[in-house]
Amino acid sequence: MVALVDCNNFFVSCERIFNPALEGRPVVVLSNNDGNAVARSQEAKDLGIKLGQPLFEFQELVDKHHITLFSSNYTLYGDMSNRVMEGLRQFTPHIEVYSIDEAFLDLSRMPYDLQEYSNRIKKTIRKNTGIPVSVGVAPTKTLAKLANHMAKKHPRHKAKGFFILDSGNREKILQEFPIGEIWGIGRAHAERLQKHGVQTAYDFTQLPERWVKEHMSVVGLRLQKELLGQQCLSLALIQPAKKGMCTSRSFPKKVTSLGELQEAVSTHASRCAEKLRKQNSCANQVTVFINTSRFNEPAKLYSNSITVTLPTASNSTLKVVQYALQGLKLIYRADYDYKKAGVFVSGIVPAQQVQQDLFEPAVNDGLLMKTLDKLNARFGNGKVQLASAGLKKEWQLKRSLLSPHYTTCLKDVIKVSIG
DNA sequence: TCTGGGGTCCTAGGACCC
DNA sequence: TCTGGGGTCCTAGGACCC
Repeated sequence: MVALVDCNNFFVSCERIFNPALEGRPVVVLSNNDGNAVARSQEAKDLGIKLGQPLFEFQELVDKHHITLFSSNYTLYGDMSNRVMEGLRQFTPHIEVYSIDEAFLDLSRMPYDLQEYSNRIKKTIRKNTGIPVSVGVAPTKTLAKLANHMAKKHPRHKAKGFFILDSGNREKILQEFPIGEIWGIGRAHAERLQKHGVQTAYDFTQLPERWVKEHMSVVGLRLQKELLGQQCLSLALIQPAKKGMCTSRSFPKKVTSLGELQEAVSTHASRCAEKLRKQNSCANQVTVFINTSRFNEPAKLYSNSITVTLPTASNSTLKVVQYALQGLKLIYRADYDYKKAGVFVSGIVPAQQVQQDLFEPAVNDGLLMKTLDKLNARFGNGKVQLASAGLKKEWQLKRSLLSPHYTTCLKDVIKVSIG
């Protein structure tokens, strides 16, 4: 059996731990640049605020119902996530951290009563971290996702916060489960399936394999088998190395000048190089991309990217920035209002396996980069940077509603006064 | 006026190999 | 009318996830 443990309204729950007065009140966490809703408390969901909805669309509700808003505080959420995952590892080392707020646990060797075990996971995580979680247990990952959905949403089960799906109740649950809610069925497939008369997960399991293969490739076939209780997706117990890494940000205002774009690209490229060093790897390619707002009228749309291949794979900030800026010059067009810039590194190889150039001497700024990383770790991210990353950074994120870094910064630690 | 930031996998088609 | 039989690698685009 597989368990999926998923944090409830994760970002909102993180904020509430350090601000308990928000318990029972509507709370929304916004995306970067305070653009749209990325997490909502149950009370905010009940007011009709949708996931991904832009703030300007529900500002009226905010004023009327005194909804508390937060900018995203990923430093806090990342740290709280680590605490939750560490807590889960106490139950079993066989765990796949699937996203910032959920993990699959392999329970195949667990002799315990699953009801009791799920309940204990839920209670322990809540007690030790303050985060409420839901637990879904089933024979496959896809069914565990479904079981988790039941644990969170189903009127009869959500009070318990866990749900066990097995051969005894599987078919009945599939018959009541809407096709579009299945993990792996997105909007496009849901629409096509509904047109084909498929309304529930059960209907989907009854489709001929030929049809599924033709319209949904092997991905659909796997999904079908998983729903029937046959494991096709294994747990990734070891994190596979990333194939590419991206750093990108939208601008809070329109950016037109090459100078400002260069600052942003230099900043993002530096961050990519840091990420490469952190996992001890190097990249062979650097891609830089810029685009205008996708909501612009067609005449004002522009989006372009370019991939530069490095002579030798590198994780040096100097190199990654240099090639990213070279690329930027080639795709920059004046007369556009840019909304976003980003850098993507790919062709990733372990740092020990970099193929050196036969004729060029190897650049060795490893010590410099190590020093840079140490300084930034000690004095704060971005304390030491390249001049090209700019000092004013007027293009930088808007985060006017940011909560303190309660768990990762000494000056932000909560003060308690007694008496 | 205002709309996020990351990732993965699969397929088809083209270029190329012997 | 008929035009071999295998392969690999790369890319773009589409679908999905959180």
